[in-house]
Amino acid sequence: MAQPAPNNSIFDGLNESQRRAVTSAADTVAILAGPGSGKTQTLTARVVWLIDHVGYHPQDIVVATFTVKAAREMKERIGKSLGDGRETKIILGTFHSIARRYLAAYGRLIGLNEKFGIADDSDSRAIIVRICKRLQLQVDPAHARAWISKKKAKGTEMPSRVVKKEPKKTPQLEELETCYREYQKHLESSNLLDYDDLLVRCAELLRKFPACVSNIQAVLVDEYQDTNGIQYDLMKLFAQQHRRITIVGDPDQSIYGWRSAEIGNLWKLLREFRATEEVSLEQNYRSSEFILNLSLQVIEQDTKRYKKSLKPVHNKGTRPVLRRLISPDAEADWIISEIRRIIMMSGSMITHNDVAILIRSAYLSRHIESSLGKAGISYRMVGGLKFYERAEIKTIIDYLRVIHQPENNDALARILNVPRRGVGDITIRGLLEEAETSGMSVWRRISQVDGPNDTPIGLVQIIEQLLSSLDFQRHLQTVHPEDHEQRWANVQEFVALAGDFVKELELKGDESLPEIEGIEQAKEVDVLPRFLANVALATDAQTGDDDQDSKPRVTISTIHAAKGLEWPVVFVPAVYDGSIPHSRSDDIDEERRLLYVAMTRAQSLLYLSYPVRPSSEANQNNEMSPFVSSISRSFAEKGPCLDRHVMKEIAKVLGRELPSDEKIFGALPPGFSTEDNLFPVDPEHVRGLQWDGQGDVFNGPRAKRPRIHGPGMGKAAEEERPWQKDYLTTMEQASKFTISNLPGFISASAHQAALVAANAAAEAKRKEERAQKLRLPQQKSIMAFVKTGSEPAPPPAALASAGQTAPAGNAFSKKSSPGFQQLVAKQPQPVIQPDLASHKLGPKKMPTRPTVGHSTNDGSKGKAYPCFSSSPPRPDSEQNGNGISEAADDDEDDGPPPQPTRAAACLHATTCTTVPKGLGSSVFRRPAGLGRDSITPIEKLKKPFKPLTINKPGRGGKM
DNA sequence: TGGTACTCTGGGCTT
DNA sequence: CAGAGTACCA
Repeated sequence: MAQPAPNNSIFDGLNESQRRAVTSAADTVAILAGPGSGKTQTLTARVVWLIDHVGYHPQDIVVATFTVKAAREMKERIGKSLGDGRETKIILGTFHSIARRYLAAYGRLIGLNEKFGIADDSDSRAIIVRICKRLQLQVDPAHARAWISKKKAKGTEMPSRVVKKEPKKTPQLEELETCYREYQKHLESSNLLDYDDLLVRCAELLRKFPACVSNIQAVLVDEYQDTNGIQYDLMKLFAQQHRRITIVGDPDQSIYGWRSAEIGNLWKLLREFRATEEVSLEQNYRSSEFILNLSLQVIEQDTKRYKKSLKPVHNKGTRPVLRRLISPDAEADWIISEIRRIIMMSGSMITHNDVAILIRSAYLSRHIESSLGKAGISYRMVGGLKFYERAEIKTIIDYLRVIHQPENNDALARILNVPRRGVGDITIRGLLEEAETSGMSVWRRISQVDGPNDTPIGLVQIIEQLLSSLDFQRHLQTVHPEDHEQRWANVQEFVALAGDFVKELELKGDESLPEIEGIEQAKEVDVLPRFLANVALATDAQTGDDDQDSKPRVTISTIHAAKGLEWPVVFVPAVYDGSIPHSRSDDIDEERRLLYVAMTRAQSLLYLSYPVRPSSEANQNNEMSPFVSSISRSFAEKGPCLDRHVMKEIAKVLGRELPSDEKIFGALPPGFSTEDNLFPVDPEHVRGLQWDGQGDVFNGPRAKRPRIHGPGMGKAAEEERPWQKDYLTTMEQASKFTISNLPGFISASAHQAALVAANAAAEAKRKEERAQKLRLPQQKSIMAFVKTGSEPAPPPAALASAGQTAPAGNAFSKKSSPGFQQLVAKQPQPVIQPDLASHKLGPKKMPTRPTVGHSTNDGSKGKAYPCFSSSPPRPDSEQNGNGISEAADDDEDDGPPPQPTRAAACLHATTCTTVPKGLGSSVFRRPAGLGRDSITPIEKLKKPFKPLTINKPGRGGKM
């Protein structure tokens, strides 16, 4: 990483072993790359070499990475080297996203419904919890989930182990298997694949239909030590035509064993591919010698480890620190004081951007965040709560998922009562149970709504329509009175994100798989499913790259999310037994590697620390992590002296210029402590002193700690100022999407679904209102409604045709969910079971309020329940001479379409080359601070998102 | 009494 | 932020 990037020649700046790895003519190449050895650069160069020198077509190369971030970075780098945009043809992404692409294109070959959705973690968990409850299984759902995932991740090509283990059938095992079966059944009926399924099914596909990958010349895998069994299978399957594989990895950095990563995959590869050329990259370009040596001392405690060394190219540097503090709060305060000292003593050669605080568990950030906040230091949080996991965003996503897949009971269940509709958990659970036992989707039970006609619509419009029909802003205001502005801003950011996604889709075009003769590909036309897939697969770990124009920020990150990154200054707090190694960990070696990874992120200054007590008033003690206790004497017990000599060495490692002494010392405020002496080195000895958990004990009770203002932070950044949000979380960092393709509109059917869903929501709301106002006895709950179907004053017309197949010509007959499902599936399925058809759910009384989404259209002809039908899938072209249908036909160039509708013709790729009207700035309400005009969408995505200012009127938008 | 809404607490890393 | 437990409503 520290090496200069090659511009002209890919060989520039490569050392000998790197060059050997890049240009190896062996079919299989295993590159063992220690931390900071330039592995990404090497892999990138090899890809370029394969294309430019060997002559493979970009579209015949698969590059699989482990994280979205790595994929993005790799693509960028390859793009820079190739310089002509060919990198977009490379099949490059995470294993999961590549698998998804293949399944979307060829899934039907193995009987997969192409409209499959992706079950994320919470989905899986919820499903399994319900199964366990329903079947009264004794197993712990979390355990069951892990067990199932492991089973899937194992892969199929391990006959030796698999065969051996089976025979023992404990009752517990049986329960697990039952759970597994039920779980798969549920996923299938919801047309969902979980993360593991993506890999498993893709492997199945490639095994049965090798032709899909017959074009593949070479397969390259990054972070190979993190691959699990199924990914190993997948790698081989991708390469089955020519068996050319390049892997890069470092067994010492394998930290995903809990996710079934198998270090053994390396030996497996070497065994299976005898002619593999092995190349070790041992030169470390990142860290000072001291840091490397101590890191090695940690990792070498693992006796089973494959021995390899790290050769420093940099100077010795300063001794890493192992600091003991009295409490977590003191630890946080000490970190801050040390950050200040470093910045001041470097004359701002080092800024906040150069500092990372790497934590074992996300919740450890609490103390640190609040201390940073109090000190007025801005920071970004990586790997914490993700954007898509925020409640308000999740809700919208769940709505979108229901729109895409009405049969997704889980998503539906989560939104049924959000915004509040007076439907409680019990009811929802009841519905789910019923659905599960009867195998029928909840949607069918509760939905029969008036949907307007088939009006195509863009992704953004769908979301906006949802927002307005749900009155989402008000919902936020009532449910989260304190921070609804922030949440609403998040929602708007989400809208902007969706818009950017659509735009990028148009701009970048094609990430589709290369055509292969003889096999037909399903083209992904709809935006919505891909948007959702992106959301599900995006982890959005944010890199430490400094955003130029925003102010310098300290990075707080989990160690896992920090892999592959580096910082001049690294703090690793909470290095105590129970945190590292984590108390719940079952693999102590992996915990050690985790610490090793954390330590090797540091270039110049490395600080470990731990609080000797879990909190200020606790009386039990934390024990120092066993990983460092035996070598604790190799650490310094407090921060190094940062004199000119030391700083110069640091400057050399970082390749920076150190300001003059005059400058540095001139900027020091009076009373500034140039040493790390504000906190006692042995905190337990001052226990008798009055310790308030905050201040400085070392210089006597209540001694005033000299406060320093960070340079460049203006003058008095005093600690008394009201705390205000001055940090970024990963999520706020707009995600960068990996997959893009094709036209900017979702299909008519999806749109249809949108409206239906929105209407369902509105309907449910009305129900609630009615329930509250009328308090009809039968309607205590939605349950009564659903179960009995009794409803006040059902319009006869509605009842009459409910569940009946309407004549095709009557597009405006009523819709019931079976018909709706057919529409969504776009293929005739015999979904209407006779008993269901006769099962009449009471239509709702139509309120006076206009139907969602068709205020501008009169197609409903004033009928209260205009579109209640179970008509078969409608052909793409409308058949009835209704005004709206015309619009749906071919008027792409017409004047502004009636908002918010959009012509169905937009489905055609050719019509989507222009930015759709309606996606213009008027639609985007970007939160303040997010760059607007001058930046390209992609760049924009990289900009941190700044929250709205508090005073901004919360109701700027629509209601 | 059945059902919904509210308060509290406790956390493992992530595709 | 979810799950459990409690308070409040018909």
